[in-house]
Amino acid sequence: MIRLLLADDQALVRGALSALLGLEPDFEVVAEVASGTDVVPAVLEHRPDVALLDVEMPGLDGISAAAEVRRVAPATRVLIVTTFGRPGFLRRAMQSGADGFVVKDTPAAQLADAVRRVHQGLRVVDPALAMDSLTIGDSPLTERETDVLRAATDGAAVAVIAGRVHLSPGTVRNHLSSAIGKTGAANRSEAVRIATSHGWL
Amino acid sequence: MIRLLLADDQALVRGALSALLGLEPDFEVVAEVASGTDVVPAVLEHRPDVALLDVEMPGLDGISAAAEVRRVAPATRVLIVTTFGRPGFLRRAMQSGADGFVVKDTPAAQLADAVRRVHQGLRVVDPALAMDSLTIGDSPLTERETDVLRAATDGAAVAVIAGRVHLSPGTVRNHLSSAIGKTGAANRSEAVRIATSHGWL
DNA sequence: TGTCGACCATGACAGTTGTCATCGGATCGG
DNA sequence: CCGATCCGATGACAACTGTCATGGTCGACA
Repeated sequence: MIRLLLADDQALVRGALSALLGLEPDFEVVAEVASGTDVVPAVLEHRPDVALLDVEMPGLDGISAAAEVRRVAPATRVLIVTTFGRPGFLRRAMQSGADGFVVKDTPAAQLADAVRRVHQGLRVVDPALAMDSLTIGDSPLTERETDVLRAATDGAAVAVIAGRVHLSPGTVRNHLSSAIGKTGAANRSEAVRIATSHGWL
Repeated sequence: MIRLLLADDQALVRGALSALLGLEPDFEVVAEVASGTDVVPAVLEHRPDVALLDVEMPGLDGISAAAEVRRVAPATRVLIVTTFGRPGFLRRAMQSGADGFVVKDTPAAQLADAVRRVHQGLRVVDPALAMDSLTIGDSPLTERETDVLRAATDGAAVAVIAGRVHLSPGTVRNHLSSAIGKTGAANRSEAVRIATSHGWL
């Protein structure tokens, strides 16, 4: 019997996944949580064999939660299940100690297989996504450039961003200019778009 | 027996919902499709009692698909199931002839009830979302302002937008300025953000 | 018929943004 | 120790953006 924990902020999806996996005779869903911060307590209480974590969650995101699970309960395997197949997500997930990475585009029939493989100690990764991760590579942005670009995601003006990251407006413009250059964008918002789609933010 | 059609571009979610609803003794999932353009043919072939449509789909979006279903198969009830509870989505969905509107945050246990109510001819709407829809109101943007703002979502420069909508750069700037004023934004990207979150694009 | 609003366009203006050169300090590896 | 890199900052310049005034066309409506 493989004991499962599900973490997804959308209750409907969480319940539906529970129903789907509950159909398998060798699976048992022992816990369901809606936020990243609830993952570790639930893991400690129920000691699941495999934790299925969504990346997009309030509080702690799935990747950070994976690292925490790895730390407090090494016996629990972690399978990341996410909407967006961003190369940077895959990279960070694997570095955080996740055992598998599945996008929500994959056929439902393959999820159970992925869970079983992860449970057996194998790594599960979408081959196409792994290729993307290799071709796109790691983020070229420095730490501060990333900070500034993240503070610019909502289209705020330079002065506002400067206040958020506690920097001079001129410095902010320099970092933005550098980020625009590195992403190959023509524009601040385009740079944000590119960096986000690569999972660099 | 209530015959169901499921439309969602994410295979995993689609399959999971199918499993969830398949647990109900009075439900039968007769068709699953992954794109909006596949909805009408599937409805004509399988004649479901209720169609569950996601809004975010490639090809035709769920709301437009709802209108098509209404046209070609009035006996089929339409329940919109979406990730984002944008007030504008709800408004447009109801105007397109949808019978219900459910966000993916709602508990899984309530979905079956929603389906049954819609099947009985009742309307199903999240009360909180209905309130938002009333307080936020309809889009204040004119048709052309909407076009221009939609062409500006990716952060393109005025010249590029002008090319896309076949207008003079000056005119584009005027429409943008007007849209910025109406949305109460300080900024083009903020205007895009606000309009999107309200479902005006 | 006159009025109104949406639409397209131009020109002018101030403010913002992106780029570049340049400086100083900190840190790290060879 | 030296070079490389990141960090923060400033000033200057060109380009872009947001706003406003103005003017014209068109269709809806009283």
